[in-house]
Amino acid sequence: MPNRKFDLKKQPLQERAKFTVDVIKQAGIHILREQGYAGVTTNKVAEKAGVSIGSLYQYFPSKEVLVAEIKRDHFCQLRQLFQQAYDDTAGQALPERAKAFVMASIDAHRLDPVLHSVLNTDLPDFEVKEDDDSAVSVRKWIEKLLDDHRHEIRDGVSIAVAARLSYSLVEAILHDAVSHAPESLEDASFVDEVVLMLLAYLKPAPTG
Amino acid sequence: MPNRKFDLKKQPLQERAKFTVDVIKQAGIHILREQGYAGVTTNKVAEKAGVSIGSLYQYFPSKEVLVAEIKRDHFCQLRQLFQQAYDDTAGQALPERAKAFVMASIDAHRLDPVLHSVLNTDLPDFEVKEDDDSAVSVRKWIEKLLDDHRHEIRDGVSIAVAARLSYSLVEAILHDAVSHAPESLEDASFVDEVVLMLLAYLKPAPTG
Amino acid sequence: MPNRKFDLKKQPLQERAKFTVDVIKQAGIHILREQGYAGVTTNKVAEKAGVSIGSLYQYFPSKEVLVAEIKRDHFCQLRQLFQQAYDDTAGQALPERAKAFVMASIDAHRLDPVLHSVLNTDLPDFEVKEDDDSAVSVRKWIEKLLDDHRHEIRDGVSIAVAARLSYSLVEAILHDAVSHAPESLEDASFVDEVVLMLLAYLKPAPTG
Amino acid sequence: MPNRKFDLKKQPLQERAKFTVDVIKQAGIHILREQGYAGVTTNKVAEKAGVSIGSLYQYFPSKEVLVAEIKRDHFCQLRQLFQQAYDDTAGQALPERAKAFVMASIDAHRLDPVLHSVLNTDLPDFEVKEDDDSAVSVRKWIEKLLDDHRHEIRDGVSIAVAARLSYSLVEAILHDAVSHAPESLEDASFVDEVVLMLLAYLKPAPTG
DNA sequence: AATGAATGAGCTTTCATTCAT
DNA sequence: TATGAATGAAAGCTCATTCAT
Repeated sequence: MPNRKFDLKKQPLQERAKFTVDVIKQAGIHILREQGYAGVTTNKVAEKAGVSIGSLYQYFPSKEVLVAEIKRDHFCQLRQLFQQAYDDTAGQALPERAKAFVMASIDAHRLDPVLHSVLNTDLPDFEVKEDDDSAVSVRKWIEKLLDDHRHEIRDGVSIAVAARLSYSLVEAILHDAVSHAPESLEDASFVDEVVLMLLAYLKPAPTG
Repeated sequence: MPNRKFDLKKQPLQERAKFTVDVIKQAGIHILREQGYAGVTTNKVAEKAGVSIGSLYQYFPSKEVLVAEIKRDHFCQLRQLFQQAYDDTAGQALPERAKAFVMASIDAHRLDPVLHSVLNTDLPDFEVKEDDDSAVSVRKWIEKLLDDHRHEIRDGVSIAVAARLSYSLVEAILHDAVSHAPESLEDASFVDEVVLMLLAYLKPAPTG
Repeated sequence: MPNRKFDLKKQPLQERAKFTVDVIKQAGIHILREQGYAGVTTNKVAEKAGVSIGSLYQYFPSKEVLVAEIKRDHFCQLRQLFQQAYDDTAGQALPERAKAFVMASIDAHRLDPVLHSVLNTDLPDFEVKEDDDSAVSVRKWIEKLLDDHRHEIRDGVSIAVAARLSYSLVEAILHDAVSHAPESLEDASFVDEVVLMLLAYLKPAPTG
Repeated sequence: MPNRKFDLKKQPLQERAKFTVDVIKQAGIHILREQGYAGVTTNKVAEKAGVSIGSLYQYFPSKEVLVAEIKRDHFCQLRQLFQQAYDDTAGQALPERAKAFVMASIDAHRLDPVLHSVLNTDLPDFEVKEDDDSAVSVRKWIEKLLDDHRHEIRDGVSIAVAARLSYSLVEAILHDAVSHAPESLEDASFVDEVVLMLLAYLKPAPTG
């Protein structure tokens, strides 16, 4: 992947090296969760990981790359959830598929809510490289789904915009829910409500 | 409460001091806009403002307070917009009032879109003090409006929650629009679409 | 007094000015007591005194001079106590006079124990100008007294050395007492014990 | 207690690190001697030591800890002198043992007189942590000795108090001697005089 | 005389990064 | 390869002092 902005310094070909890379990422995740991005220092990460600072720099050429890798991994998991939701509901109607997506979003937030929120709100902008932003690939699946149902969506809005807005919408609601009423994520009626809202946006009926 | 941790160190008494405070805030805003919160350093702000670092600390006991003051000022302007929207539409129907609010939000984003987004997404949490968080007073006016129309809103959701979500929702959409399609803010149909969405949330009609 | 290292910038001839000088000194003393020498800053002193920082510098050309003035005043009071003890016991025997001096020392410590200890132990050396060191004039009176009784003191020790050692001795004991058993200052038998000790030094009897 | 506030940040593992720690302490001692505690700044110490400021903070988490370490080292040497004096005179009479202690004190002052006096008089109180204050362990040996001879000491004074006062006494005298007549430390009769004084305190004979 | 706004050298401390071993 | 000692730019902040008003 030559067009990635930051490459890993060295592909960990050996078992030992792969393990080290993993241990370092786990330590980074731990500190991100506990202390946010501002709390991450390479020295702390190396210590927590039980490796020398030199080793960390063997595999991650900078702090930014380390965090970017962690973010990429996380969004890769998210993408899989959405991909799964897409595949699992192939052929079904829009409401069912929308529900599957909302539930995938909720699962995503359950994976590691604190990390998710740190990665989404606590990272300086320069952390996000356009083609690195895995949110993109998450949205790809939403676009695919909306495109499958493009005739059920109201006119005058592009699929790309609708996908982006749908994602923002659900993220905003879930972010809010996680912060202020985390138990609602487990509440079945909450899911239905969000789905309703999403559908209302995608194909609003007259409100009168 | 003159000893609040997040108060100014010293009230500017003379004209010259008021000017200095202002110049410092403007410099802070400038750097926030250009380089985000992480880019703000007291030395850079002082230099940009053309005052000594000592003068900065004469009025702002810490970097955090400076940013908090800037945030307070900004949200104070927002609150006025929302208050105006509330007052101007007193007695009208929910759709009209919702539209007034959405337009107020858009105006808010036009005030200083980049600053707005930095203040909303780039600030560490500790920046937000409970009674200092001016987003609260913005929400107060949304709550007031929703409360006026509480019978037109679907059951099972508290006014407070609905207000928070409405705000998050509109913010998320506008944030997205500002980043990816800033011209849409000027598009009349965009406003209508957002209003539709908001109403769909507040009182969804059967989508069947 | 042209040979004083630091002169007051200006003799306070007017009533108002004298009052200001006093208020500043009192504020300085207060802060010395509460926060030690390290806690003294000219700005804090001026604020505590209720005068502007500019006024402080009108009367005290530097922080060092301010503290030196406070120290001089304090040791001036001490000197008066010792002078009084000398005068009051003129013509009496050594033990009585020694007791008078020890009691004067105790009174000195009672004047302002904390300030005394701060002035004696917490001040950087450069604070002490040879001819400014009012401890000198305190010792002068001890020397005078010992000289009156030079025949009752053992041979082989100069009056100057004996005076200095006597003072160090009593100071060391009292300093220790103030820190670790302040109530002993009020105990009559404590006084007698210190006197005993002092006499034992000045004219030791065979201990066999 | 590996997490004590006043511990070193990191134990030096390699030879090079041990050397660095030492060089830093030596530089700190040098500056303490020349400019007193107020003259100590971490930058000056690092520069004098010829290491980077970062290296200093690698081993000493704060300026305070650095000075505390220097003090600990110094008093450790003192303790050894007193311990030696105690052991060397086991079984002898009080006057001999007292003399041994006074001579140990004199040796202590000869080790590094200026540093000794700076560490004893120029340090802010917060520098002294209860169990860190090595003066305590010096006093322990005096207490041990006095306890061996408790029947030869006058009644009505606890061993602990007597030990503290004896130490203060000898310190005060020597401090004075060092400042005003350093050659007296080499004078045999001076030693005898101090011993006499100490014994006079511990068991005063009637002066009548 | 008095005020207080302004100054800036200098302090303590952090942390991403390098490099000799 | 792995280690960890060393680096030093740069950050936040203090405070004695000056000077325009």
